[in-house]
Amino acid sequence: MDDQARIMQSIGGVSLAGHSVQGGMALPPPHGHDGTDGDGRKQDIGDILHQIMTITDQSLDEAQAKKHGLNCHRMKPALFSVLCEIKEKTGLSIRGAQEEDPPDPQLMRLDNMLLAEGVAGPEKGGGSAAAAAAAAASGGAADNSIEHSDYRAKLTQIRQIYHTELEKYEQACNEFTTHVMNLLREQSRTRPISPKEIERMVGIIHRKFSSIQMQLKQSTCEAVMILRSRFLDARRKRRNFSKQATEILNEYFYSHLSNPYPSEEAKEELAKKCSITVSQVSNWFGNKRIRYKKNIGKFQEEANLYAAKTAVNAAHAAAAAVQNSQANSPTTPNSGSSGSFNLPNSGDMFLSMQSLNGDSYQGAQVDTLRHVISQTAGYNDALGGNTMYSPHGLNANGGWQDATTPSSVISPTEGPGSVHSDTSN
DNA sequence: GGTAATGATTGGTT
DNA sequence: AACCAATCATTACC
Repeated sequence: MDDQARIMQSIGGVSLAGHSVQGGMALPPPHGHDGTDGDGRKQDIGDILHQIMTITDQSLDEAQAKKHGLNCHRMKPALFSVLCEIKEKTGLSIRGAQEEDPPDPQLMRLDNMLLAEGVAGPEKGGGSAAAAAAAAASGGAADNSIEHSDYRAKLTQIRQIYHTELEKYEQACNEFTTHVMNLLREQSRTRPISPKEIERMVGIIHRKFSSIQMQLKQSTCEAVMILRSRFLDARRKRRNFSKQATEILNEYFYSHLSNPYPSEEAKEELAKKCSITVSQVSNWFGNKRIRYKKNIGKFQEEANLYAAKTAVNAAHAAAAAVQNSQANSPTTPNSGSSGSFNLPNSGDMFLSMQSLNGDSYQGAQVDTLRHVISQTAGYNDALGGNTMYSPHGLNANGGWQDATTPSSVISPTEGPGSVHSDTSN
């Protein structure tokens, strides 16, 4: 308001609103007139300004016609320079206010999230990567493929809506920008508008549109979050592992009872065999260890079952090995087997098992064979919730010790190293 | 419907 | 990071 008042003042008391022309004239005479024709010039300026000020009230056609007239008016260059001067004075206050604002952190966050979720960014890579990560986290390869594809479909839907809307906004923004730029360029003929100012205007328009875009991004993020939380909730719905998978895991567990901690490689192997994830294998072993330790009696039957199972497998493998070795080197049937659990002679095997500690045997069959040994000894007490029973591999603190004791059922009265009479079997 | 079994999660420890 | 222990939440079975 004050600026406007000053402008009025500086153009020499020409009242634009009231159309009256009073007082002195500040404009330099464009054509070297000496001032005798002052009233006429005043009239001219007043007329021009009036036309400019009322141009917005006119129809487009009318304005267009008048625009041309104004452009050709003899007083135009003078008025233009005055406007430049005024602008120079008032422009200072604008310059300070307009700064290059830093990227909005919230917008950056939204952008990053959309990128990470695969909504923004490249079509295939982002989307499937996020979906795959979610699937990996959910832990199902085949089991939740339905949920997985459902998730992906919904994500694609969100993605499509997002891109369509974004495109619309961008198009509208570009159209509007072009329109404003043309308008300003056109106006720059009658009033001083620098390219920088046009740029600034474009910036303002873009900021306005980007704030609209931010709303779109925000609601898209919300949609993705809702979808994701639903998907994760679905993930929590556990499904029991297949019987086959449980068997594989149990076989490993009971055949490594003295140290049931599969290495990373072993976990991966098991995960592959069972069609589950490595973390599921870890979970399973964590649960199994704790539950086994808590109630060994309850698991004894299962332990014996798997021990026998694995032992049978081991025996078959051993028999096959014997046959093989005999066929290959009939003169040295026991060559190279000494000290290994994979002895061809069962009697030797049992004797060796009893005399050596578990760490000497790295094979999967060790604990299993020990089970068989104890089983054949006819020890059945463990099934009756034997609290005196000290589990093999478990130390006094409840942790698994380093396989220094046999992992099968041992009579409380017998030491770990004691030789059962079952070796006859 | 009640309960045991079981996979997943969480908080703490090493 | 791996593990333990407690717990939650769901599934399977009676």
